[in-house]
Amino acid sequence: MTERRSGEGQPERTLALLWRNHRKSTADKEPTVLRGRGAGRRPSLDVNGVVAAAIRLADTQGLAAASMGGVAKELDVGTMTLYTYVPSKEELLDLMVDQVLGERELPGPGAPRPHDWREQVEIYSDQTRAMFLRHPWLSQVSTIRPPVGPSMLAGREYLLSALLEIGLTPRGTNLAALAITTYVDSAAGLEAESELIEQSTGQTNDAWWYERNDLWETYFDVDQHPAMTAIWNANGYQGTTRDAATESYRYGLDRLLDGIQATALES
Amino acid sequence: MTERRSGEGQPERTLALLWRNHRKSTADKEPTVLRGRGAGRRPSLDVNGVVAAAIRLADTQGLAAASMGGVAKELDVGTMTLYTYVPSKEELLDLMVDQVLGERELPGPGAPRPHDWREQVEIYSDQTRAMFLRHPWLSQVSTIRPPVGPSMLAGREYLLSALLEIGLTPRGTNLAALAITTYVDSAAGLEAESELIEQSTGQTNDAWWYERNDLWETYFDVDQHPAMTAIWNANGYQGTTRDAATESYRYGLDRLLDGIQATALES
DNA sequence: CTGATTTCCGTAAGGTATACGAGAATTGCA
DNA sequence: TGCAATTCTCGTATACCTTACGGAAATCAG
Repeated sequence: MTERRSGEGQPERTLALLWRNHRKSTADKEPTVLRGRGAGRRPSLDVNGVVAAAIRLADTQGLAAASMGGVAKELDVGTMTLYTYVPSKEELLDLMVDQVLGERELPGPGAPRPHDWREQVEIYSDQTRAMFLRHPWLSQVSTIRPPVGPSMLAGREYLLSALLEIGLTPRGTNLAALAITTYVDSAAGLEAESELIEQSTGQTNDAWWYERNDLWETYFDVDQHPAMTAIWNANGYQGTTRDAATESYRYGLDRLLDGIQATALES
Repeated sequence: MTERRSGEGQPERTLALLWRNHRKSTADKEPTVLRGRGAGRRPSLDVNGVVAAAIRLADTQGLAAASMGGVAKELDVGTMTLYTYVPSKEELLDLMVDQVLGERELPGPGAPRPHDWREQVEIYSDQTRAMFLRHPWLSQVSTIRPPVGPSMLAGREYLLSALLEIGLTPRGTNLAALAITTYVDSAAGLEAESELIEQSTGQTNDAWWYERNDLWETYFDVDQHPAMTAIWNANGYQGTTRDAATESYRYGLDRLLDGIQATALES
């Protein structure tokens, strides 16, 4: 299931956390409400440390291990201490996600990059896929209302900049970018989830299917499934589940890019 | 987040439940271990009733409401009574999923269907999308290790049968089907999740973005995001979030099918 | 040394799944 | 009729989760 982050209380506070208060260099009328100044007990932690600990736990022991109690224990403080640094579990998740989104090495505006737009998209795909495999718990986090942080914006900017040069309409460029992120994020997420389940259950997907051999012997009716049977008999299901996932990922992405390229050539 | 169903104990029992013991008409050596016969207290419920109640709760009050306690209360029995009918929450989820997968009206083998394979795929897409919108909690359930039930198999059979006729290799047909289900299931799931969040939070996605207006004023640096800025200035983001989702869904599916069609024409 | 300020965190409330075992209901056989 | 075998029912207990509340501890300015 996908972890839901339902209603964040104060958008301003969440934004300030995500951007670590790096406001753009305008007037700066606000006295920069940062911690540390003036009176009061010294903090023993900081936001980055809390986020890093939570990511470490999620990476090594699964997202469930990154509970408030778990993170607190990892940092050797009381559970409630975390709430000094982070308003709630939801915001902590947002911070974790934007943090790992930032691990992708995507050329910024002006930085050198391949000439071919498809190669540029491939960088996005490779980096995103690697990110998911490093942090498989990402596949369990809903991104409908994503963390509106610097790294999430940088990712969208990069993909859009790659698509701009193929000369679609502005709206078309946006649609193409949405289609690509939908496919890449979902397919990479599925791959990551697959490995995650193999590790957390200690059972490969192939072994899982083998355990259900009963299906074919006892329940599967060949007459009701001629297409599956035909493909099976023609060895269409050859190879391991894992290889199929990798191959299918590339296949789908290439076909999607083919289709986008074709609409660009028409105009 | 995505609900995880980690390790089901006995595959045989789960299969028997999913298929409601409708084994294919072979020898039938087993004395058909169905309930109801012989001595013992009469059951007050049945599996279908439990599954139906769980789906009803999830539809109306979210997946979290379909807890064991919640379903039991809905049926006016003690929580532990449910475990007579279903081995665990995991299996109940499997049963819920296969049940709603079966709501899709997909022509079976031999049944009349459109001539054009793309129209056939469109039926799959429309029916699946409608299913997700009727049961948005589906987007929270992981399908890496899906319920191996009749309705899940029927869906895969239908899609494969539609793709068979375009004359790809067996392996290519399988890859194309995987790519399509990945895209359709994910994109439809995202749409459904979007509506689910709008309903459960009582806040439209547009309102959610508006609440984060601070982003553009305080943090967003135009120089770092020239592509986004260009598309914004050219009205590339016009329309509501919801319209964009629907339009993007169609756009991505059409481009993917374009790409698949092109590889078929080559050979 | 005092008062203001900030961090730290124990406790408690209300949620989840499910192992265990006792008790109730029903049938068939002696 | 009595009784054993069988099956369903479900209260209790355990071990987690998030977080509201409020008081104690630490630190600085004056």
